[in-house]
Amino acid sequence: MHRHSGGTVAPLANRMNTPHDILLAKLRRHSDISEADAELLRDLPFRTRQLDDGEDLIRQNDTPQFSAVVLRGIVARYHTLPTGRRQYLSLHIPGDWPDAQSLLLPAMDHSVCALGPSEVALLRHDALTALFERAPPVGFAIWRETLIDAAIFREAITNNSGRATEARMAHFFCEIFFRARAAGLTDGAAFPLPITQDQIGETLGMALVSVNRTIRDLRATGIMDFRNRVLTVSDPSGLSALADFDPGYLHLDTPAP
Amino acid sequence: MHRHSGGTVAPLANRMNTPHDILLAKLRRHSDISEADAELLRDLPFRTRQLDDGEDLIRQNDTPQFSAVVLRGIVARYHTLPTGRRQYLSLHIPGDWPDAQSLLLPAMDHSVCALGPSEVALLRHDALTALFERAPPVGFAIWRETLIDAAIFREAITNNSGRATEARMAHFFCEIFFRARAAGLTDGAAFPLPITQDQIGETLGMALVSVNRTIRDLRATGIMDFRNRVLTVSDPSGLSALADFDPGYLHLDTPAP
DNA sequence: CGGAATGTTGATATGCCTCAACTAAAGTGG
DNA sequence: CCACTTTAGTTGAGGCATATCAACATTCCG
Repeated sequence: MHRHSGGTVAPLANRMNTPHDILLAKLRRHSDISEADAELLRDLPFRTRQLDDGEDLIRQNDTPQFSAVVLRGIVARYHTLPTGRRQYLSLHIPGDWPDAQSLLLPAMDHSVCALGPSEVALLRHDALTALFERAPPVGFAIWRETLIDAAIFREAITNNSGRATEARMAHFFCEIFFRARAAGLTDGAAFPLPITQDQIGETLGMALVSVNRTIRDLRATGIMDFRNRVLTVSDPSGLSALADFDPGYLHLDTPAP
Repeated sequence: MHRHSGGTVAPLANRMNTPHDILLAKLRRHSDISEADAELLRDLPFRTRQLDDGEDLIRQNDTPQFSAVVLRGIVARYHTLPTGRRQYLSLHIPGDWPDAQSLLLPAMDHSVCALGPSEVALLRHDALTALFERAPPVGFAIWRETLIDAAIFREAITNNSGRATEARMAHFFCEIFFRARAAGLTDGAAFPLPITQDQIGETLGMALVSVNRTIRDLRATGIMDFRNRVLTVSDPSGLSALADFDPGYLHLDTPAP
């Protein structure tokens, strides 16, 4: 990922691959974490877990003792409806905490699964709670992270309830593209997104056939494409306009208290 | 509200009308707050604000220095779409914090308005931040409050995207009724809910005419009624069944760490 | 008491879902 | 490695739920 060749940079680059530093980089995009607090965070013990495509990380009603940070791939939160149909609630990319809430809410009200092969780091709740006592700014930063999550949920309500199908799908792709780009995960206009059309339907409240036709329509605009599990946004501002997308709710530019 | 006649209880009953104690009662439904921390919370300075029906408390892009606790009436969060149509995101009853998030996210990504005449208490952010440092459990309790908010948003995604109109509306009424009942705000089967059918449509992503017909259908079941701004749920379990409502996401029974 | 806001019902239009058939790609076993 | 199966994607046809349009009733409020 990095093209540094200087020897002195290598240790830092290695560091960037640890769960702590993936997490820290994310938190520091919106919060001011001192180097002293960062060191405390780096002391957190963790273990990693590999997930196969579709594998559940946590299920509704579980009472986990740890929270996960995404390291690789994508995980999704979802509800299960009585018919067996799923409602996907959110997608999470490396650096995200798909279940930070389980720190304070014992029982899961939804499930979390992998989209494509993924990897997460698991952090014990008791270790996190202890960290918050020693380094309150880290606690506030993670609180802030959960609040941004909530803003994304609010936008999903509006998206699925208030926008016509084309704008709705454009908004979905727009959001994940902007988030991925801000996290440095895009390769130019492309972002690997291992989700099926059926799952997009279960995210946006659309039937599979409508998903297929709406993708076809979006493709025809030349603004974006989604095929072979790769999202390509060749005209981000055009897509934003089509989607009525305003990135404010992502709070990417939140100053740091 | 209380039927106590004993003289010694009177001071406590009076206390229950202060913003602090409305808030404290809410937090203590899910979090363990020591009496010492409660006293610190009671020292928070505040001012109250009366809101007319429909009046905005905060608007999108504002950067408030206060957070509000609802004391009386109902306030709603909403997005404004380019067409001018609103998307209501959540309703908040006395004890709720409709904008706790503004503590950590400077810019509002949505607006908050009153449904019917309402009253809120405004708490300065700097005073709250100082309180969290002196009484971390209060901070965690309010964090937990924002996480329950997020769970309610998730359920709204599922409700508006995955349920047919009758179940969707039943779920909406069911949730607000259970929340109001848990807060001791219902009068038997009745709960005053000053929302118009048009606004219900802007909450559930339905057209006004469909709202009207769906209410008519629900009324015909004998399970519930909504008229003259009063919600009546004569058969809560019947309504839950119709709505596919599982109160778990409200985390009303969350134990206290 | 009059005007505006809200609620109610019927008729019509349409966007999306369902059903169905087929293609393409990916994964599996002989 | 190819035959086979499974999964995912694509397109057409038709029906239905819900949006839209229109008219009127009722309630609220100054």
